[in-house]
Amino acid sequence: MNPKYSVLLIEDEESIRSFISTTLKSQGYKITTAACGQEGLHLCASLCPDIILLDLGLPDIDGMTIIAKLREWSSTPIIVISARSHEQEKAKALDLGADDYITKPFGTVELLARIRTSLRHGNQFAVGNTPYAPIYRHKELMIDYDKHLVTLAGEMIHLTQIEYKLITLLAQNSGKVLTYSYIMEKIWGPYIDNNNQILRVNMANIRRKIEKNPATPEHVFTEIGIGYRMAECEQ
Amino acid sequence: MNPKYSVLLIEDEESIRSFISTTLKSQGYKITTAACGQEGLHLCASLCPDIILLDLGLPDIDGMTIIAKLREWSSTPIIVISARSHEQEKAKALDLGADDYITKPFGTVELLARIRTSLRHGNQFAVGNTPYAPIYRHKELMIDYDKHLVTLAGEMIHLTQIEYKLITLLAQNSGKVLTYSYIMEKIWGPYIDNNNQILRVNMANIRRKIEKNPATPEHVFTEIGIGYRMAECEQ
DNA sequence: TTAAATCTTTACGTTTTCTTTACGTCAAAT
DNA sequence: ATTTGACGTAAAGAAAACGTAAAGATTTAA
Repeated sequence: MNPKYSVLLIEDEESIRSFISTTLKSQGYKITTAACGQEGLHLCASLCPDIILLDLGLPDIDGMTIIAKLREWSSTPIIVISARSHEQEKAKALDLGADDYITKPFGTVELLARIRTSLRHGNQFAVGNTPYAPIYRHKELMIDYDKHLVTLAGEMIHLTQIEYKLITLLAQNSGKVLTYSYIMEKIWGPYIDNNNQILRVNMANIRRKIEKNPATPEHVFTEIGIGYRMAECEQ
Repeated sequence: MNPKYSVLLIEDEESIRSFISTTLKSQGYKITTAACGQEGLHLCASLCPDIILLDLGLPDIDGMTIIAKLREWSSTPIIVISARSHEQEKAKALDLGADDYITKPFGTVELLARIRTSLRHGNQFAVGNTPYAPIYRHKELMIDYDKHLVTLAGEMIHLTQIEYKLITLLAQNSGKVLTYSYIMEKIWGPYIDNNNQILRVNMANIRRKIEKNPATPEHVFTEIGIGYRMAECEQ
C-alpha cells in the first residue's frame, strides 16, 4: 500500500482496540486510537484521517452526536461499529452521514473489506457532483446510464421509471448500504410518509426482472432493519 | 417529393436578401428572411430551420452574440456571411459554433455549394464526438441523409418535414433514449410548452409509415415516462 | 382563388404504471 | 412452541401515460 491510509479508531473497549489496531497495522494502515468521544473528535480534527471507525457505545458522548459533529465540517468516511443489541441505532447513524456499519462480533476479513470499500467510494475528495462511472457492471448485469439502458446477459431489461431510478440510485452507491429513509426521500421526495411498503413492492419487481432467484439475490441485498445494498461495480 | 430544406436568412441589406431568396427558391429551398438580429433569433426559435445564413453586420445585435445565443439550444448549421474577410472575425465565429464562413461578394454557385456541404455534414442532431454516418440502416429501413431520403424495403417513404426531422434526430442518436423535452426543443424550439401531444401524434404518423405493426414497433421504441429510442444503426 | 397537404388541437379508448391492501414466510425473541 | 416484527409477493383498484382518429387551422401548390 502506497502511500499508507490513516485510520482513526474511536473505541472504549481496550480488547477490541488492540485487536483492530493489530489487524490494520499488519495490513499497512497507519492507525491512531481514541478511547473516548472527546479524544476522538479532537484527534480527528488534528489528524484528518482517511477513514474513521467509530464505536457507538462510548462512555462520554453519544455516538450520534459524534457523527453529527464530525459531519459539520468533515466528509471523511465513517464506519460505525455497533453491538447487536442496538440494532435500530445503525439506521439512524447512516442517516446522519455514516457510510457503513459493522456489527460486533465481526471478522477480520469483513472489517478489511468494509474499509477498502469505504475508502474507494469515500467522498472526502469529491467536490459537488461526484462523477460516476458511465456504466455499472456486475456479473451479467449492466447499466448504461448514458443510454438509459439495463441489460442482463446482453438481453435488454425493461424497467419502469421508478424502477430505473431505484436501481440507478443503488448502483451509483454500490457497495454501500442506503437506508430505507434515504432511498424513500430520494425517489419519492421529502413529503412521503415513512412506510416502506411501496419500496418493498418496487424492489420485488426489480428483483423479479434482474435476479435468477429473487430469494437468493446476486445483485441487490437486503440489510434487514437498515436498507438495501447493491453488489459493488466490477472494473 | 422529399420535404424541402428550410433556410433562414438573417440579413439587413434588402438587395442581398432578395438576391439570395430568389436564388434559393429557384433551387427548391423554402426560405424565410429576417431583416434584423432580433427578428432572426425569434424566427429561428419558431421555425427551427434546417440551416441559417447569418450576416454578421446587423444593425441591432452583434453577429457573435447571435451565434452564441443560437448555440445555447440549437445545433442547426450556421453559415456566416461577412462583408470583409477578417481572419480573426472568421476564427471567432467558427469558434462560437458557426459551421462555415463566406465573404461578400460571392457567386451563386459558391453559395449553393456551401449550403449543400453544410447540410450534408450537418449531422446536426449527432451529439458529441459521434462519427458522421451518411446512412442509417436497420432491417428494411434506410435513411440517406445526403439524399434526404427514407426507404423501406427499397420503397420510398414519404415523410413530412417534421416527420423527417424527427426520425433523423432519433436515427442520429440511435440506441439512446432521447427525452421528450429534448426532442421537443430540437424540433419545435425552446419556446414550445411541454405538452407532448404533438410529438405523440407525429410519432404515430411516422410509425404508420415505417412499422409493419405500430403496436409492436421494430424501429422506434417508447420508453414510457422518458422518451423515444430508435433501434441502433446496423454495422 | 381553390384544392391539397401539412400542422395543431381535441377527444377518447387502451395500456402501462403506481399505490394500496392483504397475506405468506422467515428469523429472532419470548 | 408461540409470538412478533420485518420483509417479500400477489393482486386489485386508481392514476398516469400513451396512441389514434378526426376535426379545425394553416400553409403550400396548382
